[in-house]
Amino acid sequence: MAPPDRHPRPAPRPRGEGGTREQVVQATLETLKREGLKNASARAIARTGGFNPALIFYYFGSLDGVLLAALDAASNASLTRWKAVLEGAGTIEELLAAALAQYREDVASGHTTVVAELIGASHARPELRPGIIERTEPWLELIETTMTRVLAGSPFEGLATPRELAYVGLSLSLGVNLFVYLDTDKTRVETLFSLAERVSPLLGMLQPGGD
Amino acid sequence: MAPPDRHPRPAPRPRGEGGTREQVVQATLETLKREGLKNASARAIARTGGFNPALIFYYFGSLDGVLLAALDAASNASLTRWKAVLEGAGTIEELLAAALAQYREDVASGHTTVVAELIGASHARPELRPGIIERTEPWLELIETTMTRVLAGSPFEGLATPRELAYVGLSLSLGVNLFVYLDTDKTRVETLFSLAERVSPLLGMLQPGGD
Amino acid sequence: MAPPDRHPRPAPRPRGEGGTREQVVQATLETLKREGLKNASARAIARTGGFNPALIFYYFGSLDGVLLAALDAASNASLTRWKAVLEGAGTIEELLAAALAQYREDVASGHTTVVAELIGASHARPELRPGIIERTEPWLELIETTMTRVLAGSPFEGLATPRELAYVGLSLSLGVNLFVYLDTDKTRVETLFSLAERVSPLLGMLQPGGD
Amino acid sequence: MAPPDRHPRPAPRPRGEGGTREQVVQATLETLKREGLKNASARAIARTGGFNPALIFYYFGSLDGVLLAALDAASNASLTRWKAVLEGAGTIEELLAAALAQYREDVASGHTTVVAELIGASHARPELRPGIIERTEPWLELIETTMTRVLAGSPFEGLATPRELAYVGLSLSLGVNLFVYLDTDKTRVETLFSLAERVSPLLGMLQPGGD
DNA sequence: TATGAATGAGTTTTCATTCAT
DNA sequence: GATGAATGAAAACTCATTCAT
Repeated sequence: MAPPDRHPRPAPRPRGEGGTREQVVQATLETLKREGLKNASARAIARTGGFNPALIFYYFGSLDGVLLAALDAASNASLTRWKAVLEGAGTIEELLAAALAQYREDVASGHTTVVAELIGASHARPELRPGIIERTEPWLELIETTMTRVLAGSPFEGLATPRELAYVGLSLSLGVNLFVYLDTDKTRVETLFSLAERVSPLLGMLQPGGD
Repeated sequence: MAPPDRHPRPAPRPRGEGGTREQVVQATLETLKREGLKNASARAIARTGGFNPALIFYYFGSLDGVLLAALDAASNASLTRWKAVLEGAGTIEELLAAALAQYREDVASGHTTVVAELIGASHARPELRPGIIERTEPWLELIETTMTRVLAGSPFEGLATPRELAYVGLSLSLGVNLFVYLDTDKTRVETLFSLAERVSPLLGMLQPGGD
Repeated sequence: MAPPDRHPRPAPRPRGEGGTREQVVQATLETLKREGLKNASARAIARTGGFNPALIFYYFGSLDGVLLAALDAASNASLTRWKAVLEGAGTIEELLAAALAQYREDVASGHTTVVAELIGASHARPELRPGIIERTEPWLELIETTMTRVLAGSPFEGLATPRELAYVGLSLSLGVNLFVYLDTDKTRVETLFSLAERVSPLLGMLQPGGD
Repeated sequence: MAPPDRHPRPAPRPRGEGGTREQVVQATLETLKREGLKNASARAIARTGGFNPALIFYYFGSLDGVLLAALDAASNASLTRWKAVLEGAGTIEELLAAALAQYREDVASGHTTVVAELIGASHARPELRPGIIERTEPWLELIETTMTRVLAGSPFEGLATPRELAYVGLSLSLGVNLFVYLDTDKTRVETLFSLAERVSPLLGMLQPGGD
C-alpha cells in the first residue's frame, strides 16, 4: 500500500533542444519583448516558458541574473550580425547604407527591443547598471574599429579620434532606439531613415576618391 | 490604541506653501531622482514627502497619475529654460554653443534625469507610453522652430525639413541622456561634449556670413 | 453601470475589543503555543487570527517584530504575576513555597511556554538574540530585589551577592523550563518540585529566627 | 551544456577518510555551530561540506534525520568526555571542581553549543522532540550513577534519591547552557562559575571525612 | 481635505525533497 | 555510491489601491 502520490511528477518537458538553461533565457527574452521589463517577473517568465519559477533561481540565482543573461544573448546575436554587416563596408557611403539597412531590419524584427529595453532599464533599476555598462563595451569597440578603418584618409580623420566617434555612434544608436519606441506607427523613424539616406552620399563625397 | 510603530507621525509638514498637491509632485520628483523608477512606489513617495500614501490617490487617482504629473513638471521647467537659451542663439555656432552649455548644466544638476528616467521607462511600463509620447510633442516643436530660424539661408535648408531635423535632435538628445546614465564617472560625456565644441565652428562656417 | 466589484470588501471584523494590533499579538502567542516557533510563520499566525498576513507587516514591520512583541506581552504578564507572588514572601521558606506554587501553575497553564520557546529560540534565530537578551533584564532585577530582601541577615548574605544569586535563579528557571518541555508527561517535573518542597524547610532553618 | 553557475564544482572532496556518511554528519555539525539551526538547511549543510544536498537524503532520509545523527555524534563525544571527568572525582568537592573545569572548557570550545541548540530546538520543532528526549536518557544515567557514588554516606543521601538529583543536575545544566547563550560577553557566566567555586568547599564540608 | 486601517494579489526567493542517470 | 536537474509549496515581504471617518 504505497502512500498516495501527492506530487506526481509531470511528464518531463522535452529535453535537449538547446538545453533547459537556454529555454529559460529564451522565455526571458520573449517575456521582455511582449510585456516590458516592469512585467517581466519571475512568474511571468516561467509562465511564458511553461516551467517552474524556481528554475530561474536554480540556474541564474536571481531575477537580475536571467535578465543580464538575456541581455547577453540578445546583445551577442545582434553584435554578430552587425559585425558582419560593418566589415563589408569600405567607404563611408557604403557604411551608412549598410548600417541603415540593418537598423531597418532590426526595428522591423523587434530584435533590438530587448537591448534597448534593458539599457533603458538601467534608469529604473540601479542594480542592473554595472552589468549593463559592462555589456556596452564590445559595441563601443566595434564602432571604434569600424570608424578607424573607414575614416582612414578622410578629412574627418584629424577631427576626432575613433573613440570619440564611437561615443557619438553609440549615443545616436541608443537615441534612435528610444525614439523608435516612442514612435508607435513608425512613420517618424522612417522619415529619419530616409533623411539619412539622402544625406549619406554627401558625406561620401568628402572621402578621398569618393566623388 | 497607540498608532502602529511603522507610521510615526512626522513633524507636521508646513502647510500651505505651494499647496499639498504641489508637494506630492515634488516628493515624486525627488524619489524618482534618488531611488529610480522601479523603487518609486506610492509608499516610497509618501515617505519622501512625509505624507500619507492615500494622498497620492486622492489627488492623482493612480500612481501612474503622479508619475506623469511629475514628468510634466520636470519637462515644463526644462522646456522653459531651453526656450530661453535657444531663442538667444542667432547662428548655428551660437546655437550649438548655447545648447552645449545648457546640456552641461542639466547633466550637472541632475535635472534631466527625471525626464530621461521616465522616457526610458516607456520601455518598462507600457501603460505610461501614451502619456509620455504626448509630452514629447512640445520638445519637437521647440527644436523645429529653432531649426527653421537658424537654418534660414544655410545650405542645410534644402537638405532637410525642420521637422526631420527635429527628429534628429530629439534622438540625439535622448541618446545622450542614456549615454550619460551609463557613464558613471562622466568622463565619456565630457569627451563627447568637447568634441562637439571642436566641430561646431566648422558647421558655423557653412552658414552665409559665417566665415 | 458600475464595473463589477472584483474585490468586495468583506464585512469588517469586529473592531474594538482590544484593538486589531492586540489581536495580532494574541494570534502570535496562540500560534507559538500550538505550533512551535518553527511553524509560526506569518501565514500561520494570520490563519490563527483570521486576518490577512499583510496586517502583521503593517503593524510590526517584520515577523521578528511580532515575535518580540508577543514575547513582551507574555513576559510582562508573567512578570506582574511573579512580582505579586514574590513580594508576599518574607522568609526563604515562604519564598520557595510561593515560587513553587506559581511555577506549578505556570507549567499547568502553559503560560511560560512562550517565554521559554522564544528564549530557547535565540539559539536557532540569531537575529532575535539582542531583543531577547534585553527582555531578560527585568527578570534579573526582580530576582535580585527579592534575594536582597529575603536573605538579609541570613548566613547566605556574605556568601554571594544578590546579582550572583539572580544569575543562579534565572539559569535554574530557564533550565526547568527546558526540562519541563522535554518531560512529556510531567511526572519528572513533579518529582523535581516535590524534592524542592522537601528541601525548602531545611534552608529555612538556616535563617535567623527560622528554627 | 555548461553546469549552472550556482554550483561550481568544489575542489573534489578527499574521498574515503571517515566515509562519506561521516562527512555529512560533520558538515551538519559545523553548519549548526556556525549558522544556527534555523539556517541549517539541506542546502546550507551541503555547501559547508562541499557535496550535493541529495546526499543527505540518500544517507539519512530526511533533514531531521541528519540533525538527530549530528546530535548523536555531539552528544556521544561529550558524554565520553564527561564520563572520564566524573569518574575521577571521589568527593563532592572534587566532583564540583571537575565538573566546573569541564564546563568551562565546553563553553570555551563551543562544543556544547550544538547539544544546547538542538535541545532548545525541541521547542521550535516539535517533530524533533521524541528523538531528542530519547538522547537525554544516557545523560540522566551518568548523573545518577555519579551521584550515587559520590553521595554515599553524606547527609544528602537520605534527602533525595539519585534520580531526583539527576533531574536537578540536568535542569541546571540545561539552564546554564541557555544562560551562556544569552550572555554575549561571557562575563555573567564567569561570575556564576566563580560563585560555584566559592560555594563548593562548603558543600564538601558536609561530607563524612570532608573537613 | 486628509488619513489610518486594511487587503488581495503580487513580488523574489528558499525550502525539503525526488528521481533518472 | 553519488549527483544534477527539477519542482511544488511555502517563506517573508511589498504593492497599488480602497474606504470609513
